[in-house]
Amino acid sequence: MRSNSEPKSTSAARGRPRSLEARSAILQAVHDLVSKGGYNAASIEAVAARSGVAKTTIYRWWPNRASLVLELLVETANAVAPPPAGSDPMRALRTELLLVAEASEGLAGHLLSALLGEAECDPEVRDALQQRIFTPRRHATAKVIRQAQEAGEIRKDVAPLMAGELLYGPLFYKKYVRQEHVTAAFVKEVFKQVMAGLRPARAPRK
Amino acid sequence: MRSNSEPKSTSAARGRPRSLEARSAILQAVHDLVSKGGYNAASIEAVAARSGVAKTTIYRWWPNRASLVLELLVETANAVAPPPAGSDPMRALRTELLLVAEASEGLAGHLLSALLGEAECDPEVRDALQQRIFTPRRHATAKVIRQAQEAGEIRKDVAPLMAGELLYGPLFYKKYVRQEHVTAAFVKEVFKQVMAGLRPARAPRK
Amino acid sequence: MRSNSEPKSTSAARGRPRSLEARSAILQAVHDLVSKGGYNAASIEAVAARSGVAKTTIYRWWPNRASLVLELLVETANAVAPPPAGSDPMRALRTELLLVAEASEGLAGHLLSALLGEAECDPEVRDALQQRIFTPRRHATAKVIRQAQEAGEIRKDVAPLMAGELLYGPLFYKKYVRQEHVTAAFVKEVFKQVMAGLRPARAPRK
Amino acid sequence: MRSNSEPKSTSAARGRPRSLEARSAILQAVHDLVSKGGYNAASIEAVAARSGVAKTTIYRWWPNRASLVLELLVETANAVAPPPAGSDPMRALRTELLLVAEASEGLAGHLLSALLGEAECDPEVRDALQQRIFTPRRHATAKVIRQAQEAGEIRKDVAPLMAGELLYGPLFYKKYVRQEHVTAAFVKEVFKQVMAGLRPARAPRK
DNA sequence: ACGTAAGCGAGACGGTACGTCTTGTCTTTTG
DNA sequence: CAAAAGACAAGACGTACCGTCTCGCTTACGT
Repeated sequence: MRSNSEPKSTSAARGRPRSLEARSAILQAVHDLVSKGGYNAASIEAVAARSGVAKTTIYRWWPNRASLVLELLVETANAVAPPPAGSDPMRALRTELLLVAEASEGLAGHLLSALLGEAECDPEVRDALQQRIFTPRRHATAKVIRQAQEAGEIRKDVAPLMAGELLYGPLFYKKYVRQEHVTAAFVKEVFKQVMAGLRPARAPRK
Repeated sequence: MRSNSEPKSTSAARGRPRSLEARSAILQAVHDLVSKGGYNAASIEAVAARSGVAKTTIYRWWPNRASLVLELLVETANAVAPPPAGSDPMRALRTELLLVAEASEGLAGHLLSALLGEAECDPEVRDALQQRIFTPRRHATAKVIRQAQEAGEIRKDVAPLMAGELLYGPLFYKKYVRQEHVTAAFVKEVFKQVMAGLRPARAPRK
Repeated sequence: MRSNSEPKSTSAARGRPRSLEARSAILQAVHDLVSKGGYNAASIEAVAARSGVAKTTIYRWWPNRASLVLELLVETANAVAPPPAGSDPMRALRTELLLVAEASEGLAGHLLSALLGEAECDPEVRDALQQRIFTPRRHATAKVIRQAQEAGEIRKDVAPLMAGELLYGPLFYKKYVRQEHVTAAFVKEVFKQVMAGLRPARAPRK
Repeated sequence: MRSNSEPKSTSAARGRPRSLEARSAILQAVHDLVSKGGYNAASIEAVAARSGVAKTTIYRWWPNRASLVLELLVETANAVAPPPAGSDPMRALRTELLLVAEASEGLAGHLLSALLGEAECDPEVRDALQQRIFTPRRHATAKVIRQAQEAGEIRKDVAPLMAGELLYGPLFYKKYVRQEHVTAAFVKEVFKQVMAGLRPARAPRK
């Protein structure tokens, strides 16, 4: 799946330059259509019609609908739930979990949900999702978990990535597999129970 | 979404009776097509062609492709991973988790994956999945967890359904959201780590 | 095409006798449906639904829609424009022509129009129309024309059937080919002009 | 009903221009299918298959089967029986009548016959037939009749259009209503008898 | 009176064609 | 050379009827 954001590497692009208005009109149209009528409403045809852009222009830059939606998802996700950061790793983990849950209830949730369907059929979509969404975030999370381990807040005999699975699994399972709504209360309870298992033995906190 | 398996409750069905051969030919065709070419290959048109059944007959009994696939999924799931049972609740939980993981790598996994995509767009599919797949299994699991609590193997301050989320979340997250392969080793590790957190404080590790 | 009206020639029909209510309910339904929505509205399915009769019962007695409509047409035509009769042949011819024109503007016209379309594709329909509608009426007309010839009102060097063509041609051409409305004035003018040509030379009437 | 032949009036059509090969392949396919299997054989589906053109392309240019067949009819009719012309009006009329009769026995006859059935149900078809076939030809004939009246060959107290009805009625009645074959002998006899009535009283038979 | 033969309702079935929709490609002119 | 416009091939969609079939129930005649 192409990444469409990079500027041309060639020195001095010839001919008519790419229209940036077209690009943003397209992404805006995808946004609107998905918001209004779900993923299916955002057919390439409909996107072209709503954005006032020719179908060919869309196909010139994105190979299919999924990569188009993916681009919107990446932008949205980074805006709405940036990777965790901060001096207190446990707090950062909890905040991140809550932010992801919140984002899942919004447009980003819709987009991701829809892409999962496509990914099932199209391995390119699956790989792109992995590389652009899951892998970076999982590693960011693992880094924070490692910090928590250094600080003695999490047992060192759990692989950081595995700890991430335990933390995020229940949230994603409920939201994207069972497709139920996810509340802050649910996420907090998950965090509490998982951390109860990850904290070093004989060192009960609070 | 209709359930198509129950016999008529009325006393003496009038008219020509439903053809059972047609029904099983259809489900078989769905099975074959999904196995060979994925969910998209199982268009109603293709199912009709392969099964030698008229399209109208399919539409008579299933309102859309999703409910057709769902029916196959329910049958497959029950065959391949029946609800947990046995005298040793911990063993039953572990076995069930492994069975579900195994089933996820087979046809049932494909079917469920595909249905998740449809569910995103069609609330009827979502509800049907809940009622026919998730809810029964989650409650069966919760029941076993309650037995484990009675036996003192799991803390009593964790809601059984919540414990189920912790156990199954990582599996489903990896398989159906990230769409990675799931190994027995992964499932065993998840089971071990989650149970470490769920075991009562006084009970030293075995 | 079967004629469905005759009683069985065998002495005493065995089994349940044909339901006369069913027959008339069917014809009535055809009548209503054609009146309301044209020939296409009178699908076998619709006729069955409206008349409360099973499709099989219709197919038991009529091989197809056309023969069903034809039966209604024959009944209607004979009721609405019986063959010409009377002592004054010229008057009888004129009256008959006017009656046929009038009937053409009603249900019978619709039915015939529709059957012409079917006849184009189905030779059985064409033959049935010939035998049950056109041939009897053309010969009845020819007979009257022959009377007029005896009475010296029409030249004897014109074949009676040919004279019939000249008389009825313009009417049918306008009504069933061009599908325009036909007025009494038009018919009268046709009659006048055709008779002007058919009257014996040097014997102007009126 | 659209007329599909005219070029765009605007200066320089945008977008990909209409494929003329597609157009003629379609009409050719209609021709072949109707010739071989009658009007019913020329389903849109079959036309698409035989012409190697997509169904959508057909529907882009013709709203339904009837208008497609009509287009072929117009082309065929003009090729096979052009409007009457010549210095001798009586001769032109006779020739035209014979030509029309001859054309009626060929493909044009089939096409027209079939369209009459559609016209019964669809007023658009009826109007299109009127405007594209009947009206122009009837007026062309009326013009020649007027010439004959000027030349003293036909009485002036008969409206030219009415004279046309008398001439063509018997032919169309026999061919398109009764659906019998029409021979040159029949047409000649009709011409003779009708003209006998239309010739001025003073003009003795030739 | 009773069996048996047909008529009848209901409705499932294998088909065909419909007209619409979307996909992704192509061929033009315009900027 | 990009973009807009829009024609094109392909193919699935869900619907409408077709004409056939298999049921179980009804009606009347023949023993």
